[in-house]
Amino acid sequence: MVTINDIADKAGVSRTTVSRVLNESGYVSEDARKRVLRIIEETGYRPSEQAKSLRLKRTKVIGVVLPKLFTETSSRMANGLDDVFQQNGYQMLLASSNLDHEQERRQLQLLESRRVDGIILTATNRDDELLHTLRDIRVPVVALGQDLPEVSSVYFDDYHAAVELAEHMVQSGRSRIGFIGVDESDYAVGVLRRQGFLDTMNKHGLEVRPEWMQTADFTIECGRAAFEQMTTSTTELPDAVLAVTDRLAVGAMQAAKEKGLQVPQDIGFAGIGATDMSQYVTPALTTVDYKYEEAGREAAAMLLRSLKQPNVEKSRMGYGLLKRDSLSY
Amino acid sequence: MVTINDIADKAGVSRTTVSRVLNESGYVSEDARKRVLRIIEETGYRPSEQAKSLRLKRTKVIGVVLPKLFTETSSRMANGLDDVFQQNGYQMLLASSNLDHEQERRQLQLLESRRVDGIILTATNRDDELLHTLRDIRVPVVALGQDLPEVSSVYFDDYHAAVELAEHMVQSGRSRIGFIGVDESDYAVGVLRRQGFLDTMNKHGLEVRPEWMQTADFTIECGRAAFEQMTTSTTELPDAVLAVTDRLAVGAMQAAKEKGLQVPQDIGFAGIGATDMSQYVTPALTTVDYKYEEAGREAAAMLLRSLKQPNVEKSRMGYGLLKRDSLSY
DNA sequence: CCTGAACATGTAATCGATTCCATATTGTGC
DNA sequence: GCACAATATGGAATCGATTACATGTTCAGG
Repeated sequence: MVTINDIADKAGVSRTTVSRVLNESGYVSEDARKRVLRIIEETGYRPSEQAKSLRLKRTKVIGVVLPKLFTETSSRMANGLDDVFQQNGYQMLLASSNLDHEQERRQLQLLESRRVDGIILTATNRDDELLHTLRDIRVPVVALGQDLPEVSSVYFDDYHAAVELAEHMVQSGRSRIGFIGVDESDYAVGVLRRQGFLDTMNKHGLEVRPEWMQTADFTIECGRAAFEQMTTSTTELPDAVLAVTDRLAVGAMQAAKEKGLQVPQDIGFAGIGATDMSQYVTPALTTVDYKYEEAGREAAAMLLRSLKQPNVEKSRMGYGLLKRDSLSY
Repeated sequence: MVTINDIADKAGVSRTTVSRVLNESGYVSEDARKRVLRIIEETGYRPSEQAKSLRLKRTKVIGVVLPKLFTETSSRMANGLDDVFQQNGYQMLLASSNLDHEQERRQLQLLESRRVDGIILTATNRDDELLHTLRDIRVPVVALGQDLPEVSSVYFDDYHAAVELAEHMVQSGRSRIGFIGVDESDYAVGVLRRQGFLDTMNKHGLEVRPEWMQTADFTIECGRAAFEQMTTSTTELPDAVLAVTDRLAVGAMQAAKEKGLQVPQDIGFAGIGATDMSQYVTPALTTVDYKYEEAGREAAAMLLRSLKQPNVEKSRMGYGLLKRDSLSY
């Protein structure tokens, strides 16, 4: 690989001069500049960001921790991140935690040892261990999708989104509402959304049968399975199901249709996330639009700010309820 | 940030000894090792991969160029890549070209200056300029999704996939078949798939009306628009549409349904890619399963091989036809 | 008691850039 | 013709690691 020294030798100058040409700093004679540029062109020399980073103590790289590399949710947030980072000359180094808490921490440490300038953390939990690791890390971090204490965070209004969605279901005349949630180690999705749902049911004095409360993973298949569970043991079927993600809702709805149920007449469905798919299943899925790209952009901007000036910011993103045919008719 | 020198000082040894402890190489007394480890623990010291890379001339980072950061296709391939890279201690540095050919080349050069150990290129074109840039780059490259001359490539059998799909449509009794393709600068998707379609139509002596050949971008919305185009100017409607991606097919099918057409009775649809969505639209979309994750894993493995031993390999992935309700009944 | 192997540790060069400082040359004003 | 500023260039330290080589100590065997 060609180095600055090779260029210096071939151009008959010192590497100091080559550096000056590269950075357009200090005095360089027109003659020397021309020679240097010509050699650079000829050799296809590219300065090592490696070496530069070591010297300048900044890498222009941002570490991005994602739970399961690419779900549609992660992807959309990543797109938002990239918009802003690219514009500011930063590149993204990926680290996927594969939903493993232990690995999540190891990935953070790995990013630290790579001396990334900052980290975007799409956390799936808020264990003490994670928070502890975060405190030890001497790199600015912005959490995305979860509100982590004492860490800059861009997050969603999960509680109120669930409330509003449940409220809408009740207003549409549903009363026997089932729920498909996820494990509560994921605070945003597992706890807050469930709480919003339960509080709303409570408020309206609606019964929530234990067999109507299901817990699943994030896959479509699990949504289907959860619905089966919900409907085997009992004679009375729910007349609506709120799932905490669109994928779960789609799986459940599919299962219902295969059972011969009419959607939305016999049973209604709603999800959260406004995935692409939600719009094109039949009937179109009622859901909550979370503006993931925007959240990504906001998180990126927030991180860039805290690179200049360390601080802790919080930003809660808005959302929009998308009323579609899976619920009302 | 704590450095190896700080550790050496505090432990009362030279940095050579610290390095020996870290890498478990050479002789270190039990006493010294204990002291060093204790200090490392206390300070939370993390060796700089930065500095290590400079010295060892390897970064353990792979550059990944994606067209539009995250479409489902890219995501699935990226997941496959990550599987293998993570297992081998490599991290992925992202670069998105935003479908801009000029930027695609700049991103490659940027990755080179970061001294990534290798590059996975998800190209969208095979311009001479791109090939030329590729030749100049002194980093092993594996192309993913396109077969680039003189470059190791993992690609799909786009031509035969299109042929088999078109063949299946004809066998299902369709004869007035429309086509929604993309720009031909994308050789795999734009040229090969179209060619497969046209050759098959030709073989069966079926007419292909100009207004039934549409070109679109990669969005669902464009699929819808293309279908509108296809059906406005003419009195006779096609009885089936082959779209080069599932998203285009979904958009077109949606437009047809809104027009009051019965799918698949009045008109059939087929796409390519086996996206999640294809299975859950109604009727389920006939498509070709491209095994993107596997392609990603294969590309990653291929790159790792060529890191050890420079070479040019080619690997064409298989595919599977998924016959679903959008076409036959 | 001497010798050589095994053990223990440190010095200094190196990777590829930037940058402070010193030095040399040229030009300008008086 | 001289002083001083502006211009041009290079030497060497630095960033944080690894590693070849040198040096010193300990211990066993003859």
